[in-house]
Amino acid sequence: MTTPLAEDWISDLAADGALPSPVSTAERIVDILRTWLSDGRIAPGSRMSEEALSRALGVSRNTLREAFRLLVRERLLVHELNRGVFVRRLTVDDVHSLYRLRRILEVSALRDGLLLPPGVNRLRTAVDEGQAAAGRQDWQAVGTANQHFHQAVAGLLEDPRINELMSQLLAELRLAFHVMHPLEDFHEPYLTDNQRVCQLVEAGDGQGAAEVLLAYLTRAEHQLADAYQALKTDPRST
Amino acid sequence: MTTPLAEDWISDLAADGALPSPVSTAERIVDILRTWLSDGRIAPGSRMSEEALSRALGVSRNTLREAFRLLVRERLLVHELNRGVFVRRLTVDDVHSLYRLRRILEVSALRDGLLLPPGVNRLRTAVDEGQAAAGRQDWQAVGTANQHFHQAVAGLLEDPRINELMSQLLAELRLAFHVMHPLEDFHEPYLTDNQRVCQLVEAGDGQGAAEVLLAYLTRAEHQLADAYQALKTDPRST
DNA sequence: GCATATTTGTCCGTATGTATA
DNA sequence: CTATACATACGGACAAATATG
Repeated sequence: MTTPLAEDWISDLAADGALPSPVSTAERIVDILRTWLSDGRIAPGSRMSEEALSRALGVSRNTLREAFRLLVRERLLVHELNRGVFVRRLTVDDVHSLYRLRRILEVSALRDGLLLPPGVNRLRTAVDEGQAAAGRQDWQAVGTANQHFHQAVAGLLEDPRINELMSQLLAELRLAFHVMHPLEDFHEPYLTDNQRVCQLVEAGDGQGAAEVLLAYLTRAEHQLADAYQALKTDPRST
Repeated sequence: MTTPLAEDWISDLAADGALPSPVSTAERIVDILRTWLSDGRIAPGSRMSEEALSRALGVSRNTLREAFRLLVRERLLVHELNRGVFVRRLTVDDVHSLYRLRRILEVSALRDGLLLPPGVNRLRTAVDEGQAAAGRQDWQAVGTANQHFHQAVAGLLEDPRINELMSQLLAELRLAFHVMHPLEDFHEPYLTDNQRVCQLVEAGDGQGAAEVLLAYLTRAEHQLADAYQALKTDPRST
């Protein structure tokens, strides 16, 4: 508080919604790596070399290893003793498991969550975001909006723990999506389902919305699992 | 496969259910610390001094820090930048959040899980374990059996991810239970509820079991949250 | 199957910054 | 305000395991 301008950048940061909250180097590395994984910039199965990455990121091996441990518990990386860490490679069973948990969480949210302004607005925003992206034929953005939609569904429970669980779950699923980016229009058919679910929620019909979503998720699960299964019998899968 | 006895110790280990799988030092430290926390040997809010613990455990500070990172993501420890790591102290909101997730998972398991031999047997075993412990007036063991019961309920979904989520959730809840060990007979009234749920499951009535369990969990949530709240207004809570 | 190079696992020492008595 | 204790982060070392030719 020595400079008179201190207040200014404090409020600037506060306006961003994020408090100053300096973070550890390991946490910063986690953010970077999580983004890379989220964007599909590192393929599942890739080796995360300590030497190469620590040099590329400009941190010590020790610090990088701490970041690895955090991401291992987030299930984005796997650790093989004396072999190092690798980008997690989802099995078909993993895909089914992730969808099972999604169904449980999202259906519960629609049945038991508060179908009122704070949460319902987030739903509507995500639906509009998806339709706008579809209008621009931006399928990448359609996919992102779709994730926002499902995050918003879980968000109806207004529970930070469940929000985090949901976003972790979606991050894991992205490990499967990127493997199959040949089908970029994968999310497109779900736009109308999202719209329908949102309308039912706005009408206060959580039970009806839950039924639509349940059928929707089951369909998506099989579509993804089948395509994913097909990749495994594909010569390219090392 | 050089020795003719190879098959023997492979099957011996397989009989144990655990493959050889040597683990890293950090993972071993995690196991130790998790046990200590599970047993309530370190009170929530305690400082986990790097210097003291690394010396006590006979590992380097680097290795200990890796173990800390793993436990932070398991939500058993919290990391405060430049202040170190501390045993997580649950808030009353945390307790509500944990019970909300329990209700979602356990109720879903009873409604959608397979009410058949592999899973149902685990349920019955846990119920019997609890009643035997109550017969010996061993309330500690009653509590343990109760956790096994709920783990078995979630286990009806036969999903490893959900099993892990459930056991992590119960580990977190223990952080609250130990704070209130004045009420050692806390779990006792639930023995009959567990029995009732188990009977309904054995009769194939998942819906009925879910309803009993829902009421049960809601009651337990309020009882724990109230007692926990009371502790915060207590002078002892630092 | 073997010898070699590479990489991980783990430890130590230390300089710097931050919090607190 | 100072002093002390502690966490942060780095770099180097070496054994052990693994990958490579």
